[in-house]
Order: sequence, then C-alpha cells, then structure tokens
Amino acid sequence: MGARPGARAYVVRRSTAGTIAAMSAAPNPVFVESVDTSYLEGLVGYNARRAALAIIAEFLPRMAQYELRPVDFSVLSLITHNPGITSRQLCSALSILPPNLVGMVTGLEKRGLIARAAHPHDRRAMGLHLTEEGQSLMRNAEKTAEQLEFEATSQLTPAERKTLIRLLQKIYA
Amino acid sequence: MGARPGARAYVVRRSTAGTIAAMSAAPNPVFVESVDTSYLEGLVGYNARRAALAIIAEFLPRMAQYELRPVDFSVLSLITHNPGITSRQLCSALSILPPNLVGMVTGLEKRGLIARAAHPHDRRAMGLHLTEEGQSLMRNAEKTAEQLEFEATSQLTPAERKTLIRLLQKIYA
DNA sequence: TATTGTTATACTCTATAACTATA
DNA sequence: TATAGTTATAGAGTATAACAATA
Repeated sequence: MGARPGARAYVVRRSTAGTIAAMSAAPNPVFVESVDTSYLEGLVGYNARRAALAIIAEFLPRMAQYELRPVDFSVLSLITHNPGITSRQLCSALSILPPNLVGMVTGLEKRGLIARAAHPHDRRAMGLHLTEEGQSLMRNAEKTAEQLEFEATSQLTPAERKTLIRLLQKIYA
Repeated sequence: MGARPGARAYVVRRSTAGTIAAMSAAPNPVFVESVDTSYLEGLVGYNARRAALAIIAEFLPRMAQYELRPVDFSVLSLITHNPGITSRQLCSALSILPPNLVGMVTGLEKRGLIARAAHPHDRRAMGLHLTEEGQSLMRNAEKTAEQLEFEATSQLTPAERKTLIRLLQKIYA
C-alpha cells in the first residue's frame, strides 16, 4: 500500500500518506499535475462507454447531412433490413421504450422516409417500410456509416476489428 | 441484389423484391418473424454502445447500496487516485461540463465523502480529497466494481479481456 | 485576456402511468 | 387477460450563456 512511483505527480507532498483523509477539514496542500486515470482504464465498462461516445461524436456531424441521429439511423436501418417490422419489434431490438418511439416514427413518416402498412395478421400493429426516398437516403447513410466505421477503426487491423466486435458481443449478448 | 437466404423471415412474400418502396402507400402485407440485426451488429459503434449499456445496467443496482451513479463512482475514483485534483481536471478527464459537476461535488461534500482544500498555487481552484468516510466507501465500491467487472467479462478469458480493453482504447484514445 | 468555479436555464434523453383497440 | 400503439408527463442527463474572482 506504499507510494507507487510515476503515475501521480504531487508537489509539496509530505510523507504523510494515509493521513489526508483524517485531516478532511484541512488536507495537505497538494496538487495533481497530470491526472492518473489508470484505475478506470482497467474497467471494461469505462472503456466501452468512452469508445461508444467517441464514435457517436463522429457520427453526429456526418449524419447531420441526412438529419439523422444515431437512433434514427438504427431505426431506419432495421426497417431497411426488415421490411414490415413493427414498432414493438423495433423497441425490443433497440431497447427503446414504446412511448419514445412514437414521435420518431411519426417524424420519419412525415419526412416521407417511411410508410406504415396494415399488418397481415394483427390489426393492432402496423408494418413499417421504407419509401423510395427512404431507401435512397439509407443507401447513402449506410455508406457514410461504413466510411465512419473504417476511419474509427483505422488503428485496428481487419482481424482486430473483427475480434473487437466478437468480444463486445460476448459482453452484452 | 437478389433475396438473401436465412437472415429474414417473411410470410406471404410475393416475388416483387425492390418494388415495395414504390408502393409506399400500400406496401406488401409482409411481416417479420425474427428481426435481423446483423447489419448493426457489424458496426463497432453499435456494439460498443450495447456493451456499455449492458454493463451500466448491472452497475446501477450494485452501486445503489452506496448511492453512487456511474458518474459519481468515476468522480470519486479519480479523487481517490488523484488526491488534490481540481473540478476542472475532473471535467477534462471525464468529459463532464463544469456546470454539471458543481452539483455532484456539492452533493458528495454534503454527504461527507469528500472535502475541499485550498489549492497551493491557484486561489481560484479547490483541491478535492476523500474524507475517511469517503475512503472507506470507495474501498468497498471499488471492490464491487471489480466483482462486476469479473462477472461482466465471465465469457472472456483473461487474455481476451485484456485484448478487449486494448482495442477499445485504440478507438477512443 | 484567459481560466476556475458558479448560477440559471434550456434542451435532449429516458422512464412511468394510463388509455384504446385488438389478440 | 395480455399486447400494440398512443398520449401525457416526469425525471435524468447534457448543453449554452453569463457572471465574479483570480491567473
């Protein structure tokens, strides 16, 4: 439990390790030169969140040309590859709560990107489909997503990229 | 561009692939039996987000006993390993905006978990330290985090876990 | 002139309760 | 009785503008 070398950088550090907390009203006047994040960096959850946020940060400006947020892209992509999918199925697949999907579907329909059709077996449900305009937009949006994917993983070999996806799926699947 | 086998499951599917979008007012009455998420599952960003959310979902109930949200844990952990860290440094390290940190620090101080001390070189800043109570709580909280880490990565070998963290850091660092 | 910490506030995201039409 | 879709609303999370004190 002694002082570890390197990671932290203090100034005016007296040899009173372990007593700072006891002096909570007036801890030693030390300051941190460079922040040691090594503990958090050892946790998968922390790294997964940082990586996801980094990619989303790149996603936002690139998809702005299509006026799509990440969730809109996910919804349209699932409709693209699952024509006739219902709102309920979208909610389950993407962990969206039904009340929060309503506005998205309404908005995408108003923009002429998707259309609702009667469900063949269930009169409560509506099958969702892309319009021609929606298909055209998604062809471009998926190309943009794949270009982002390529650049976001530019520090990885193709094998590493495949490994990363496989290991991530072992966490959540 | 023909029909791919397997992934999608339709019923009452006529051989009119490619015409559904044109019939946007009345698409074919198909329905999706099981949702094909393979496209999204091929994107690192999607997988990183799902993995992060899965771990956070486990984190919440386990840290409830300490009344710590993920961000509180991150803040306290950085103070633990960087006694004297300033609010501004916390914001930079964790990508928190200063106005959003104020309430957290105030709350943690009111709970007696942290204490502010004068900064030795900068009278604008305050160095943050754990109190004895804060140290005691964080010893337990970090143990809980490590147990969660162990269980969340139970499908991974130790080498795979190390690889996963290394690859994630290549994405965001 | 720039930075730290702060207040106030707006915006987005996520969650809960309750309703209808249908299964 | 359960489910799909919906409305209204509450809460949590994230964002910008502006200020005082200090560098």
